[in-house]
Amino acid sequence: MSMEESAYVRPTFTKLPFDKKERILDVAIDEFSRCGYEKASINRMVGRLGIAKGSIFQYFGSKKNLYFHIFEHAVALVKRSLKAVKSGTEGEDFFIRLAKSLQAGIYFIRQYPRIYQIYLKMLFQEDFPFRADLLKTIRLFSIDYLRPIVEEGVTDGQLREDLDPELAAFFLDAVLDRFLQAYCVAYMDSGLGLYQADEKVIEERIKDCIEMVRLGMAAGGPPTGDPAAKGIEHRA
Amino acid sequence: MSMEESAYVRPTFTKLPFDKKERILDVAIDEFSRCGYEKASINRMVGRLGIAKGSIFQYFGSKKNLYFHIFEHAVALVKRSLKAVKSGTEGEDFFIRLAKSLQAGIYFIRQYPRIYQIYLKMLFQEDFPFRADLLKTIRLFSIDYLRPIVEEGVTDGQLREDLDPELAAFFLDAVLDRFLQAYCVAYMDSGLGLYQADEKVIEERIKDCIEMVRLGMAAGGPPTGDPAAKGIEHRA
DNA sequence: ACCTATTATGACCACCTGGTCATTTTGTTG
DNA sequence: CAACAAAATGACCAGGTGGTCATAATAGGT
Repeated sequence: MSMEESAYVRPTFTKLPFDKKERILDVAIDEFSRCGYEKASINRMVGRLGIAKGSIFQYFGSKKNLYFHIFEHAVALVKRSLKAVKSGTEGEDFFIRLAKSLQAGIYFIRQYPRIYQIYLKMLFQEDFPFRADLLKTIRLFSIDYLRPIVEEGVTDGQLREDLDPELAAFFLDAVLDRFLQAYCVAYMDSGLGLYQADEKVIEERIKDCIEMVRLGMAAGGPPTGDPAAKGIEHRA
Repeated sequence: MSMEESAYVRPTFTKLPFDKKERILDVAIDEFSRCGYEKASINRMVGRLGIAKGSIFQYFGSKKNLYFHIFEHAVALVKRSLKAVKSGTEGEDFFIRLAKSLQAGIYFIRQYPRIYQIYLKMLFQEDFPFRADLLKTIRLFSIDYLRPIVEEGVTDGQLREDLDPELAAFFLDAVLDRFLQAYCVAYMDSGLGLYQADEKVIEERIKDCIEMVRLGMAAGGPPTGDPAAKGIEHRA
């Protein structure tokens, strides 16, 4: 998982001792995750690092390149995580796959909180010109990941066969995304207690949420599942 | 709907001719909606307005006050819109209310696109210190609006009675919010064609989305609704 | 016409930004 | 140690920011 061959780093950086590289990237990621692209300050970075400003430009050439390099790194991490979940749940029930995907999202954020922050910052800061390309990259993940799973679910008969995969993927993306946001943005937690909640709470809420996706909100006995011995009079 | 008695404007501004006030607020809203708070430039505003920079500070005292004033204005608009929809759909079926609420959101964005942009910008720019308060204000709308509607839906028997109102409100907020974002952020449109779609498409998609909320995704005949003469074998 | 109170002005301030580059320091050979 | 190459440095640059304030223009009253 080396980042050496990136197009955005100069050889000078590559040849640096591992610890120093780690430290520099760590500080840079921290800065970008706190401030987004535009407000991130190279001066602040070198201040914290205790190195000269010129060095950063020797390593990366520009602020943009530094950002791109980190983005590249983040993309690799996300890709790996998604691939693991997808192959790790192959053949399982659709809704279980869904729950595990969401859980994997939580794990990822716990492991790389600042990477996720960078993503959030980028979402709605339409300042910098190359934002469009980066977001397109990210959004493809969601589609490429969810749609095939939905289609398998339809094929295997777990989902209603008249389901529009596009719509379903959009719908799921909305719910999952918001769940993750609620977990770490605080203002998105509409009183549900998801914000930085511990394992147990998250697990419970994931179950509830998926159940709502499964059965919907309408009254009337669920078509399948728990023993529900009431309210069958809706079909004469 | 006058904004005169705001705590963030100085009398000098209040006494200005109406047209000039309008123009100033218009340019300021435009700037904030494009750039967010931090990157918005007073210099650029006065440049476009053709007035001296000092005037802005004479009118509002500071950039923060100008922003607050506009925020206050936006809040009033949203409040009015929500109140109208809520009272205008009183007593109607839950899912129809939901559809109309979403439609109202689309209308609002069409009417005040820049106000919505300001909201989006604020969501994930945790730069400025007073952001927390503003977001709390906004998020209360969603809860205060959706939860009572859900509770009425349960009371009236349109929603399953074991529904957790908190969770349901969260769930709905997620879907509705994302729908609106997809309508005007482009990257949020996961291939659904919602981005800046016209009346017809939006209407259709709203219907589809609400239907998914209503019945869920699981296979098995819908508990109520269309004549579905197949797949009843799930209950022995 | 004159005085006064209000409003408009833009040069100016301190501070910050990403980026440059001549110079110095360090590392590596012979 | 000398000689050369590679890397680190930080003063410096042009351009931007929010904010200030002495001064100029204007309006209203008598």
